[in-house]
This record gives sequence, C-alpha cells and structure tokens, in this order.
Amino acid sequence: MPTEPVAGLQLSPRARQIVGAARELLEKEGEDALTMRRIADRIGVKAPSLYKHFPDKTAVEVELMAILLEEMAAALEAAEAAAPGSLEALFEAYRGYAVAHPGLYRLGTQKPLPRESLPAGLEERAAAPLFRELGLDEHTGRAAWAFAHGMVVLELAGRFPDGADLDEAWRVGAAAFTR
Amino acid sequence: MPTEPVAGLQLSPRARQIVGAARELLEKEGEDALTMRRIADRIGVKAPSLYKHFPDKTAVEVELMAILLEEMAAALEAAEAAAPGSLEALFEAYRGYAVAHPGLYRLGTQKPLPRESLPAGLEERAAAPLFRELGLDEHTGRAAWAFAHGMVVLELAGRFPDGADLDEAWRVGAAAFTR
DNA sequence: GGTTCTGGTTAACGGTGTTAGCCAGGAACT
DNA sequence: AGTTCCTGGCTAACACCGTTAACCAGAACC
Repeated sequence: MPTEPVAGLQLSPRARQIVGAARELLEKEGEDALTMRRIADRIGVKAPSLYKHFPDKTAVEVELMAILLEEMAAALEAAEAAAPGSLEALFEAYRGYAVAHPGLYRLGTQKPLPRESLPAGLEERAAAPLFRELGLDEHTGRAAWAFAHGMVVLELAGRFPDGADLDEAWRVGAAAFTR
Repeated sequence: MPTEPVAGLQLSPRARQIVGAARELLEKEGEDALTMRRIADRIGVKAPSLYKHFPDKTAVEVELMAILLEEMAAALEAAEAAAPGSLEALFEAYRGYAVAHPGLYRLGTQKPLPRESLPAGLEERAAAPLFRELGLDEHTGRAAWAFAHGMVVLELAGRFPDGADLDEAWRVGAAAFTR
C-alpha cells in the first residue's frame, strides 16, 4: 500500500489526541456526548484550550468526517478485492461499516461535506468502487449509493419494523441495480 | 383525559397554536430556529409557559412528525390517483413534497418514530401507496422506500455534485424497482 | 538577559432545555 | 356570597452548550 495521505497526519500530536478523544466519545456515548467540554475532560484539559488547536468544533468534526471517508473507502476496497464485481458484497461492506460506526456515519453524512477542508481525492476514493470496478454509469451509481445510504440511515434510525428482513431488502436492491 | 393526539385534532387551541408557530419557525428559518424561546416569542408568551401545554420539546416535535406523515400520505395518494401504478410518479411526489418542506422532512425522518404517540395507522397510510397500489412485495417496497429516502436526504444535505442530473438518477431508480 | 511564541488557565457571555415557585383570574362547589 | 381549586401565565434559576477575552508559566531564540 503506497503512502496515502492519512486523515489527520499533518495534525500535531495534541490535535490528533483531541480527534481521538472526540471519536471515542462519539462512538461510545453517542452524538450528544460530543461536546467540547467532554473532549477536553477526556484529555485532562479545560475546554478553551481546545481552541489553541482547532478554530471551532466544526473543524474537529471535519477530521472525523475524513476518518469516516477513509475507513469506508478501505472497507469497500477490501470487499471489492475479496469479491470483484459483486455489488452485493460492496453493499454488505457498506452496511457493515456503517452499522459498526453509527455515530461516525451519521456525523459524516447528514451535513454538507466541507469539501475544501478534506484531503484531496478522498471523496472520490470512497465512491470509486461503485463506478470504477462495477462499471456503473454515473446515474446508476448515484441511485445505488442513495439506496445504500437510505437503507443504512433508516436502519440506524430504527425506522424499519422490528424483525423486518433487511438482508432480503438489500439483496433486492443489489439485484435491481445489477445489470 | 383524551387518548392520543391525532395530528393535532385533539389538541387545545393553544397547543395547536404552539405547533403552528413551531412549524413556521422550522420551515422559514430552519432547524436551528426551532427553540422553545423562539416558539414562545412568536405567540407572545414566555418559554416556560409552553410546558403547561407540552411535557417537553420532543412532544412538540412529535406533532410535527405527525403533520409530515399526514401531508406526505396525502401527496402520495394524490399522485397515485393521478397516475395509477406509476412508481415514477410516486417518486416524483415524494421528492417534491420533501424538497418543498426540508426542515419538516428531516425532523420527521432522522430520529426513531415514537410510534405510540402517533395516530394509529398513520405510518401505514404514508407507506401504503408503495405496497397496496403498486403491488410491490414487502422487500421491494422497503428497498424502493430506502432509495427514495436516500435520494432526498442526500439532495437536502447537498451531497450530490453541483449540476448532477438527479432527475435521471430518480428515473434509473424507478426503472430498477419496477418489476 | 530580554523577547516572543506556545499552550495552558479562569471568568464570562449569550444561548439552550427545563424546573420551581408564585400568582391572577375564572369555575365550581357549598 | 364565600371558599376552594384549577388553569395558564410569570420570574428566577439551574446545568449545560460553544466560544471569547485576558492572563500567565515556561521554553525557545537572539
């Protein structure tokens, strides 16, 4: 694996520590726990000190979004390597990662992407498997992505009936967009 | 002690006024403007007085969710009546309503539905056109719903590239789930 | 040795949802 | 009529939020 610009690599150690604390808080205690004071507590510092490392809370969240995109891209690339050309496998990886990291997924997904603050090409890399490897045209790719995102977000929000067979819905979706 | 609120029908006039103010705030100024103090201001009252009519902010939001479900159901039913059997027409109505009421749509969509506080059958009514009229099986119905929701939510979050041909993506989706 | 930069601190501001406690007015019962 | 009780306002306050201002200890640099 060549040297990729890993998210947060150019951050100072302290800044990385802040992002790490933010991620732990988000993943272990949920979105409401992601506050500047809680982050500061976790690294043994007072909240205003965080502003010596990030201009505002949004900047911390942007780092979390970058982590999400990067890890999602890695998960999709792995799935593709394991089962080339299978939309179903790609969907499974997508769902698997999102459900394993619900806080991160929702944080990185529900507001506009600050594209300029993100490592160049990261967004494309996350989306690439759908297009490059599967050969979906641009509209089908978008539709398939919307389907996957919709499935995940409805599942995370608890909107499907209890006991609904989501595996089957995913399979139907994969079939619908294949060929 | 009345049973459960039926989309505001059994709310007191004051409570309906509160919900109305909440809706206006949400739709005209966005989700950040939906605060108890702003609602109270709008009807010429102080914030704590709202708690004489609703137990908490969530209860007000639940009424807004009920409104969303009801109006969405009406929009879908109208589309179904105008173009029976057309998934594309249904999708168009779905997208049209959501994009016309983005604040309401997101509010009613991104957290778990408090099903017990909602009028009985409302959720089913909103989902019915997909199943009853189109004859989609349960899994295909769910997949189509996820697609529509994903398309809307990504559009509202500004996640599609500028100038992307979303009409075409919707068309592809409609075709994919039709038979 | 003096200066400057770095990264901490405390105090505070205006905002949030929410609770406690008080009180005026009307309804209802005796 | 007198008393009580309920309704729906009010002010004050609490704990929390993101954020800013002002200050200061220590290390680094000339």
